[in-house]
Amino acid sequence: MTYLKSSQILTVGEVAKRSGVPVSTLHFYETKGLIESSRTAGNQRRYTRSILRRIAIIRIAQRAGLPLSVIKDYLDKLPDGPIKAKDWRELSQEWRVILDDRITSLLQLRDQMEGCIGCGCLSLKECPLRNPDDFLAEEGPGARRLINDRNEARPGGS
Amino acid sequence: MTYLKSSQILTVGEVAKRSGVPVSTLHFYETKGLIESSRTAGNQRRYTRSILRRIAIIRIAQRAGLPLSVIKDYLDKLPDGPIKAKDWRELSQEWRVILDDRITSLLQLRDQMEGCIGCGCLSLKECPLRNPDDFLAEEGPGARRLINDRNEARPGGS
DNA sequence: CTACGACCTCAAGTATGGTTGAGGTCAATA
DNA sequence: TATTGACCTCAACCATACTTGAGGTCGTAG
Repeated sequence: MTYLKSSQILTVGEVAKRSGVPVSTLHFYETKGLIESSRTAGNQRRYTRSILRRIAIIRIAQRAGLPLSVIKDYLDKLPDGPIKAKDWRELSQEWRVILDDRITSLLQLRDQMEGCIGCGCLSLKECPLRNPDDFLAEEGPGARRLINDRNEARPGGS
Repeated sequence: MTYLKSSQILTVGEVAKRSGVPVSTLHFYETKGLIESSRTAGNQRRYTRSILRRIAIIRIAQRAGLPLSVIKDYLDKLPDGPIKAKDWRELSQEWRVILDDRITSLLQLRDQMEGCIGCGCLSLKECPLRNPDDFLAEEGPGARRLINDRNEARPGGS
């Protein structure tokens, strides 16, 4: 049994150690439907090595700013079983677009702050930092914007 | 009174409209010590126009990824009263560094994903996406890393 | 076969950043 | 002066992403 366990079948503790993700988080991901496990007769979780890649991919997506709910949606579209290289390539291409958007908006913020060192952020109407999207009227009730790009593109999270 | 109110002294509703931040959020910021208000005899909040800049600066910091607690710490270091152009210049320089870090790590992630399209994220030991900082051993218990850069540098939230 | 570490579930707690609602007061206008 | 929208406080709630703890079981080494 030992040879089996150490080479192909992983306990939750082993997955935690190898992935760097705490056991509690693995439990949590399972309740959220991000990962699955088979169970022993005694109800303990058992994983194949492919779980490690899945977890790595989840963490990468989090770094890119995707909330778990969105990550789940992407993973749910994939065929069952281990994630294949091809699937990962496609995922990473889609996520790159999101990541690019995030980077772009941060670069824009940086440029605006740069420019704002001159303006001192004095001008309500002219400062691009105060009027990020140009079309946002100063009046107008519903004119709030999301800062939290977690929605669909981020999660403050990261 | 009306001329006063419309030009120099702002009610919370007016601040909300002009800043684009909901009244509930202004209350919330006040409980967190990020903004202050004077009160009328009837206990209603009144602001001077300088509150608008302060709020703008808070929102910019949030875009840059700073959690409110950190933003508060920065603002607390400033002298009382309206934020001056000079203070804002100094703040923005400090925040730019943080912003640059965030951008850098996202660019790095993007590059790694790029490279990983080739590797298919197959290699546990070689893939930089799976070993983000090079020195993280695969074993080793405490080797978890923060994904959430909200701490001190971000907050996903964002 | 017993001990002990690893595992199990489920509920509750933490932190961030707000929003919502109840119950009641203010203030400007008609 | 009466009305009515704007404001007030305080408690509770929402979502995200986990962690912690209680109470109890599994499984493997000795």
